[in-house]
Amino acid sequence: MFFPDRSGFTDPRPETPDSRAFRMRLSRFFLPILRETPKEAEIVSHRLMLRAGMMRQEAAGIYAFLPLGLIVLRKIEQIVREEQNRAGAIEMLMPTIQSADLWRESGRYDDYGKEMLRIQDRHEREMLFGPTNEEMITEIFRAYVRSYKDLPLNLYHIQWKFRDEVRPRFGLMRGREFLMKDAYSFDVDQAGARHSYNKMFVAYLRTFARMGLKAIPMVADTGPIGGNLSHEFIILADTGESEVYCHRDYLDFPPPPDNVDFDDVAGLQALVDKWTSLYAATSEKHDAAAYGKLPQDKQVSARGIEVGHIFYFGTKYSQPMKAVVAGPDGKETPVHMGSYGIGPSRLVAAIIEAFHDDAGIMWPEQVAPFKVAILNLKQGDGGTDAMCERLYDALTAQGVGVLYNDLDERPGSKFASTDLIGVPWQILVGPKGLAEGKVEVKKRADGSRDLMTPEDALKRLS
RNA sequence: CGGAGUAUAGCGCAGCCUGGUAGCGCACCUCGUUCGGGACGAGGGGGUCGCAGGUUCGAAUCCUGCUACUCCGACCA
Repeated sequence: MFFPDRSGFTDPRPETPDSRAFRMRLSRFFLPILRETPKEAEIVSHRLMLRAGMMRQEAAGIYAFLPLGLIVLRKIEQIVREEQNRAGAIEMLMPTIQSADLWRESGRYDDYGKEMLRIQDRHEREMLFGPTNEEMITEIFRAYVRSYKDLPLNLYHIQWKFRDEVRPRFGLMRGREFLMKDAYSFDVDQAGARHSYNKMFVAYLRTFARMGLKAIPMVADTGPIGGNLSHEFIILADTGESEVYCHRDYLDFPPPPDNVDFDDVAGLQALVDKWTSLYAATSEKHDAAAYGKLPQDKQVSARGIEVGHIFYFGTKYSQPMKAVVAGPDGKETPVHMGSYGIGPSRLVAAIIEAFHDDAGIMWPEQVAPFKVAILNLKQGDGGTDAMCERLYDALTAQGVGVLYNDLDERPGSKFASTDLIGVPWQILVGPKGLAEGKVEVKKRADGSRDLMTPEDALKRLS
């Protein structure tokens, strides 16, 4: 067996210029905006995703991602990927369909219940659409890894999962098919596993912070995954699904810096200790007495959305599935494992829940499908057309993602649909402004607008 | 899985009670007038009325069965 030296392994794939400077003319895009709200959509993210032409429901809890939705999904995925890589996890890709036999080894084939979608192939072999991959990754691990020298190891993939929820609802927030990043760590002992757990803990703090979210780790139930060390990462949003309680200071904790040393065992532990030192709990785990002891002005009671979940579960799978390594003493012991999930598809909805107003979505720049939208307020006018084209090319050259609304529509409709899809910056190009040699730059987040020269606009949006 | 409800044009809905050749608004197409916060006029296209059976001279409408979807609850990385 040959394993490359992974020391100093950092992100091998920075964001490509392509994805940053992705540009599109609306007249050539596929963006089916709905003017009216589909009646089945109850929560705001579901409504806005349908209206903004991001997705379409194909069956209960199953959605097609339309082009705009896919761009956002990919951006989220890429942030997740970069931070997993930074923390030393290694990407792979496992299939969606798994064999039932694998799940019989761990005993979960019977335990998982009706949430698992069971299917038969043409030979009547029992298969299933994977709701998670502990068994499969354990099978892969045990097939190749024999020695403690090959540890620690953390493998992850970003793949579609299916859980046959009794009652799918809330659009992507609680769908049956969903995209999940799941990482699996392997260590020779509990201390090593704890460090692997801490790496993911810190990577998660960075991941959500990069998306503009305040994510707070909360002690969690381990559910059917099992184990005894587990945190949920909850983001705060007024329309969140569950009640959460926490110490206000969490909201001001800075995220771990770019250069955090993931191999510094004590340093990471200190970071994790800091982020778990204060009170934080979901309603299921809420301890009213402990919460009540916080100073009044430090008590935060809010709505939250779970966007990540990490577990340490020891030898729960390695034991029955015989994933063992030889230690320095030559004795074989089952490896200590953990698993770490983030739902990119759920995050699309969660981010909308956190960032929207009555007019539509307000994407944080890091995950916005485009950074800038150019609105030609008088399509067909020589002056505005030429200025829009110039800005379109210049922004692209600057590496800025841009959507050019070149439709022959009235200004009002362009304002409304651009606000709806939530592009962070809008450049309004109309005859009025051009008469003074100016364009207007509007910030979606606060609605502020500034009249400025095209040169200043390009500078502002670089 | 318990309870409630819905299904008629791409979206939102009316028509059903009281059976008689399927309608409205938005969207779409054409023409004209408009054009800095979802314009106006005229003309036009588009629907096996969820599916199957039954009653009837005749069913979107009445009856039976099925399916899909939504909401409340229980459940839930």
